[in-house]
Amino acid sequence: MEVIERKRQEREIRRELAIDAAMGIYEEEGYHSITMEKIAERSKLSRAALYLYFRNKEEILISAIVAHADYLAGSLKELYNNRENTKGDLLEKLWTCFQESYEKDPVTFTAWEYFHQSDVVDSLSPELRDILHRSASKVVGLQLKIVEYAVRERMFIECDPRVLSEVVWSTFLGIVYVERSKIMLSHKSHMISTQDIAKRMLARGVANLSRQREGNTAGGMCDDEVGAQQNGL
Amino acid sequence: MEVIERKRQEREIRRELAIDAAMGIYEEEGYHSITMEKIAERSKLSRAALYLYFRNKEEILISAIVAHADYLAGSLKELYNNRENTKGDLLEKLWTCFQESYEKDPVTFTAWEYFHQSDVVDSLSPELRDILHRSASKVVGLQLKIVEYAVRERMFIECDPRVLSEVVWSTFLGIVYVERSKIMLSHKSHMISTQDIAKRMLARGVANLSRQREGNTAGGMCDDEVGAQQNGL
Amino acid sequence: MEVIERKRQEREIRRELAIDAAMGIYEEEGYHSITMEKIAERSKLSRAALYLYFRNKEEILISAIVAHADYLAGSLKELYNNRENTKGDLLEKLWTCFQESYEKDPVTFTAWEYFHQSDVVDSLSPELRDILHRSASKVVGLQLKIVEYAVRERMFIECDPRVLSEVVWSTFLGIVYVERSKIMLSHKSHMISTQDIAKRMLARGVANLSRQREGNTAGGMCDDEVGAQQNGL
Amino acid sequence: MEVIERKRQEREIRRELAIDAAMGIYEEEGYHSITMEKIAERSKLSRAALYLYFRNKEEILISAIVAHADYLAGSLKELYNNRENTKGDLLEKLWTCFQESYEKDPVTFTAWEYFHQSDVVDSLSPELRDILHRSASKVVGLQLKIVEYAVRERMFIECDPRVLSEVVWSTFLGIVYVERSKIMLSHKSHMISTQDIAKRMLARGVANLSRQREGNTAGGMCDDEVGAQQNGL
DNA sequence: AATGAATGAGGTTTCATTCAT
DNA sequence: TATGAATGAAACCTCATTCAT
Repeated sequence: MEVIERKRQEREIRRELAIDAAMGIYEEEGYHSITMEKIAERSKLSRAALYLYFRNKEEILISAIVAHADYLAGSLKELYNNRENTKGDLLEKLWTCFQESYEKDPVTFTAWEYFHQSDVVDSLSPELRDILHRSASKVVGLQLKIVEYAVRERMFIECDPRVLSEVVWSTFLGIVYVERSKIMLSHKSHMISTQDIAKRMLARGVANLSRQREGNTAGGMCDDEVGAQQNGL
Repeated sequence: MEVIERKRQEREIRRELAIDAAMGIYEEEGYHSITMEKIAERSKLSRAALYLYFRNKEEILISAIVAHADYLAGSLKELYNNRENTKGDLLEKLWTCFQESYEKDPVTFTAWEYFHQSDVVDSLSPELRDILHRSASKVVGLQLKIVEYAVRERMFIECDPRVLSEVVWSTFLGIVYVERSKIMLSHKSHMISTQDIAKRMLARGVANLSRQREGNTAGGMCDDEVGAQQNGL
Repeated sequence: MEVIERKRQEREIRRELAIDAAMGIYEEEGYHSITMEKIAERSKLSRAALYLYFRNKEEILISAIVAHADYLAGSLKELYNNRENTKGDLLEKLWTCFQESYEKDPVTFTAWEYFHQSDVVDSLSPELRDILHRSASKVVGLQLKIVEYAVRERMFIECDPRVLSEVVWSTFLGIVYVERSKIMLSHKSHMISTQDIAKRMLARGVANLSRQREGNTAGGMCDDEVGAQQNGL
Repeated sequence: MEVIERKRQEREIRRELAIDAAMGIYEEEGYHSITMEKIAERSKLSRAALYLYFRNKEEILISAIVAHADYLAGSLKELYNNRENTKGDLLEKLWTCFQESYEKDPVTFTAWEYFHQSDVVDSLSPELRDILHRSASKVVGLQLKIVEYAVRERMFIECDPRVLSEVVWSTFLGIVYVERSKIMLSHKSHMISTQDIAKRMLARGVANLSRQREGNTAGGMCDDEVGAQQNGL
């Protein structure tokens, strides 16, 4: 019995070895330089052995990405569970989830972003695509629930939560994207300040001031405007 | 004399034939499915003929992207030149430039985005990389000048224009990106509404309210405007 | 343990298979007809398999050539080590080394000659070029040491050994070259007799007669000998 | 009438333009870098125009080579016609013919050598091959006649003139060959001294000493001379 | 379980030559 | 006569994946 368990663990360790290798190559040489040969070399496994742990080259990458997405999903879940305790700073908290997920493993985060955009998704087996799909849905779903809550509780302005959560997420991804492409083109970068400004923009745009006026001074928006907008959306 | 001119035009036409073919493939099958063979087949040119018009496979793609970027740069330039006449709706106008550039040729726009993120940039010849670099710089530079103007004129909040313009651009790209990845994962999409919300968020975040309060109707959202937008959505 | 050794041997065998195939094609169809496809076909390996044993097409050819050069170097080394025992017939012995190296594998010998003359050398990777360079230097260096010895011992006339050894080597190569071009032009050939005469010419040219006249009968040509030879031809 | 003649001359000029271009490329970039495109560019003719003056790419090269061979043949012819006047220094004169032919246009000389050795000859049309053959035969034939004369007149040792003339020619070619391969391998070269030594070797080897001893001081090497040379080198 | 060996399919690029104008 | 344009044929190389041991 224990033997089986130990074997399973070893297997899991070797899977991660391969995944880490793949991400390392992604970081250093870019997506299309990831070859089974290099993964094998870097993970000190043989090329053939990789096929014992993964059906495909893609499965390796998907595994990394799904793990990363699950981590973010975990944070979001926790945030959602504690939603009652986070008074008005829900956007701040949400953004922090994103940022932490990025900072925990920037390489995999950008790989994730790249992967979704890339045509590799097309060539995925239905099964793998489903895995990817489900993992993405989990993240998106949790974001949505959080935003829905914030809208319902009138922390955020009144508008379609689906769209609103997408805007927040898009903004974060956009910043990470621009950051990365600046690196690609060898610019210097200053992401942190960009993120701060972006968050501030969003905070001012998202905050439901009328409620805040009922005691909370956060947010950037003067009265008239906000009132008008509440109706508008 | 006329003969030469006609030849030059024919040449240009065939270049565009190839570029269109490449973008068509990009749209239908994704970036890494673009092969010279397919471009040739689709553009009804021979594989070898493509090398008469382009030195490289990459040059085809770069050509498409640079042309697209130049189009956007043109719009931005025009906006900047008319900056005096656009009272308070500079963000609106800026965003419209982006949106039009996207809508003019969504495929090339996403190709552009993809290309910058992708590691293909790394494998570019110095010359091509320089072309790409310059074209990107032009766009970014114009954005910056516009935002600088808006900050100077106190239309936008007082903060580093470099960062601010990046936030706006990132937000737009983020939305296009999310849009695209939704398509990839076979969701249905509703980008227009997402864009509108995003724009509104930004408007509220970016607008210099203190100035607006002074009686100026410029800035993102005064009442009238809001009314108009309510119908829009 | 034995398994590894066996594998290594098999690998070596397959390398030679490829090399032989390449040389066979060189013989029958000429240098620029050597293609990976043909090598693969002839050696019953797959085209891709060739890249398991050689990094390049050129590496295959270089391997053949270097091996051949090393063989000649071996003979020269041996001759040099036994230099004390070879009284006066050092030129004879030297020439024999050349001739044996040629006869052992005429095809590779001419390939060697061709390769050095050809511009292919220019397009070689620095690494391969270095290998070639070193192997050529070994042969030239040994020739030089032998000739130096002969000059020092006054077997050969007193002159710059560097130049002298080059003359001998050039003469041999020239004969092989002419031989080959006769074949190319479909003449019949009679190299052996050409070689004999050439050797005799050299012997008379190289021999230090003043020393011979002092009573030493070694060396190529004293007068009597010349008389005998006149009949021989 | 004159028009036709002028046209013919223009044609001839353009042929030489192309030939020179081809040889220039050969010199600077090596044989296999010669492409029709480059020849066209260098000769300021259009690629298609080349086919008006030459049937083939090979014909261009052959033309250069044949012209060069004809020049050598001319020298040899002259030498043969004046054979009576050149007392004992026939070898010297012969060698000078070779050397002049080399020095007149080293590039074409080595191209010639290369060409004969190369497999390109195989792929020649029968007609072109015949042209090449005939031009080579002319040179070889004249060499032979000269050597035959020298042997008959007992200037050279008594041996098969066919072989003897081949030895001389081979030696010269060998030296040029070694010279060239040294350049290829980026050594420094000192061909002139090599040639001198080689010529001297041959002189001593070829000279009919028995005759010389009979009072004739012509020829390469009498004893005194040998003594002198020992110091000189 | 693990791996060295093998390969088929596919991609980019080059170039001599032809053809319509 | 002269040429810009077009192309078929071929060459080299890479890589994900399978298989025998």
